[in-house]
Amino acid sequence: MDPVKSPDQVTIADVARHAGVAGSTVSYVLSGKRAISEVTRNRVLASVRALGYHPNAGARALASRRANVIALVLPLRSGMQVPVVMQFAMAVVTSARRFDHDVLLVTSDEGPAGLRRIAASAMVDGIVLMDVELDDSRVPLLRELARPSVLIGFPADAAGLTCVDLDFHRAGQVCVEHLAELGHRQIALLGAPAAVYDRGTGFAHRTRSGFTEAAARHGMTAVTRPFEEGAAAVRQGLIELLDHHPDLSALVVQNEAAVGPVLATLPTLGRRVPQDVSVVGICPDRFAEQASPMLTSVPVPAEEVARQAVALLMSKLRDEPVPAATLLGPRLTVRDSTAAPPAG
Amino acid sequence: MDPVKSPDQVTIADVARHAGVAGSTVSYVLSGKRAISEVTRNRVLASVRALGYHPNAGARALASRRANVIALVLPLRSGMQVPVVMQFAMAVVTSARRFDHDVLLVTSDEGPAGLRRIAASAMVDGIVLMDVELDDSRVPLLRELARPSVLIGFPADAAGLTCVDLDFHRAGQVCVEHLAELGHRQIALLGAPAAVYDRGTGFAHRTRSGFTEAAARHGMTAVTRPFEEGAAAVRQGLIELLDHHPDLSALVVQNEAAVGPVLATLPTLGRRVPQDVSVVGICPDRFAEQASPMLTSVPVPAEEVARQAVALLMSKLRDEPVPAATLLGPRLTVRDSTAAPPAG
DNA sequence: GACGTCCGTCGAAGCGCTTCGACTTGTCGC
DNA sequence: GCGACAAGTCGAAGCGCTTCGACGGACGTC
Repeated sequence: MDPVKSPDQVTIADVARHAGVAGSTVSYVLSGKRAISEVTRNRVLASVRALGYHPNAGARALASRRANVIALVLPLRSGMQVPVVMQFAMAVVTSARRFDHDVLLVTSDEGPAGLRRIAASAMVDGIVLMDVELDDSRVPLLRELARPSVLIGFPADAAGLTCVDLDFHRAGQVCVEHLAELGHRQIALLGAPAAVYDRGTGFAHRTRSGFTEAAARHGMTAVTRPFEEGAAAVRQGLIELLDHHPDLSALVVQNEAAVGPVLATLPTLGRRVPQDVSVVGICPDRFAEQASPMLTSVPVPAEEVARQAVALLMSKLRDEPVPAATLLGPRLTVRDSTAAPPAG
Repeated sequence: MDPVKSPDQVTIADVARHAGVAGSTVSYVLSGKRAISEVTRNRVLASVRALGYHPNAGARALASRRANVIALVLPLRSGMQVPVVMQFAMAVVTSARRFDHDVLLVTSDEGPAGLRRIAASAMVDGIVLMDVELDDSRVPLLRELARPSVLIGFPADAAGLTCVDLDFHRAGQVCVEHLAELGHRQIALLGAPAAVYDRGTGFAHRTRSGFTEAAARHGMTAVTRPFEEGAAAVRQGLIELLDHHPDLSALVVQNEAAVGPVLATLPTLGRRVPQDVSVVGICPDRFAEQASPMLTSVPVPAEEVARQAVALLMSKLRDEPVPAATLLGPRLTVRDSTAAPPAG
């Protein structure tokens, strides 16, 4: 047991000396890029442990031209969807670690310049972009960036990009189909806040189109409207909606923040759930399970999406071909908030 | 306009050549660590822009022994508090960028080994640790790590550490004082889920102690109990609580997820807010404003806490002395959910 | 007018790692 | 028993940057 050379950091040279081999040999043991004899490998690994060696990330990045870091770009405007975004972020980190990568958290508030900086400085090998809008200013940049990237969500023009997302169009359909089977004929979609549609956020538009199309196919009467967040706004919206469409027997809610208020308000308007009106949510399972009654829902499988995104990015980093679009099939979980429409 | 040398990356040598100076001069222009004449500086900066130069992060880190990156360590168990955690994270990123630092997102699921790896590999210069528990296994590690760190939250033994947080003890007091002024005598604290107390999470315990102490000081009758999340659980909890303590005229709710259900449930139990019972929330302003009625609340100033944490860390990186504890004063915003108790 | 003093700039030496020949053995085929 | 070849290891050359000491010239001083 020598006293450690530098108090600051154990280098590969220290390990080499301790194990009685060349520095390059240590490197090859650690990377596995050349054959090393069993005995040497073990000796080296023992020294690594004995000295508590961790390769210097900067030096490694410089020499190998790989930082082993990916960027996760989040929207700064964190308005809605916060828990889902969080779930994504955590899952991206966990997935990346499985591939021995770390995650640099980047917000969009620096704008394209921020992305450019991160990419050009070789801080990261690849980029995962969240909360993509239909017409996203960061997207053209991505194409010219010369670093592989994966988008969570679909922009209007996805040519040349790799995108992953829940199939929201299908999700809209699935909700309608479930209600159709139960016998509902008059349904409504309570969507995201108007601002989200205006912003051209893909999932909101795609859910609506799936919803509308499936309703038409089943000969149902369907209305859709944006819904603001907040208990008071939800109550007001519901009153107006039921006033204009008193025969509605089912609602699809795509707005996490509105789920609770909707369920709380309906009974006060004389509509029991599910006897008088059925409710389907497009929201995380946690919300659905905590609601009362427990909500029939289509969750956004954040973890699965994140895992896929990271896996795709890793493939691209290895120059393997990947599919341009990955759409995850929605699963609808039936709980206590949906039933057949009232007899009348 | 030369054609760019390497398609891959513009180096400092390219800039130097383009500007007709030495590489070191470019470096000094960019870092400002030595005097450079106005004319040279401008020529260099022009070349930097013309070539679109961005320093290679790895090389810079290697040579300067500063990565210009800080680690943000989040709990993996993201159970409650998700929006607040998210707010913290975003604010940490934004604040760090002001100091020209980036943020590496780390989860606790690798355990101490993960922290050790990050620190030893010199990937980050410092660490911000969130969601600290009273007896946190990562804390002892932090002391031996030789990288500066700042905690958001307080462990039981904070010796030798730098901690920032809302003064939850005071927050509990402030809520009580507001209710005392209105004339309430019988109050209750609806706390975090039992698991959070069991885990020894500091803010929950400290709020409770502040609440209890202030109530005693004002001669009020005070009960406290953990509250689970979920609409049904809240309803059940409220029913039991009001059953045992029918004279309660005010509630303090420290559980974001319970705020909505509490407000929705009380009227169904024949208690109007605020005429029959007042409610104070300890929750983000967004929740309070979206509630109906709008909630008198003490927000957790996530952005301010994050900003402080980053600023403290930057001071430590510059070897400046910093206070061991930074407690932010709570502000109570009066809205529509509190009033004098009913006359009877 | 000779001498210290700055100011502004340069060249070179690393930072700790990966990677590319090249070299030394041992092994096999015939 | 000799060439061919593979397996295992080493040394050295960078990767792109920062930083230190040195150096030339402009300036002020006595």
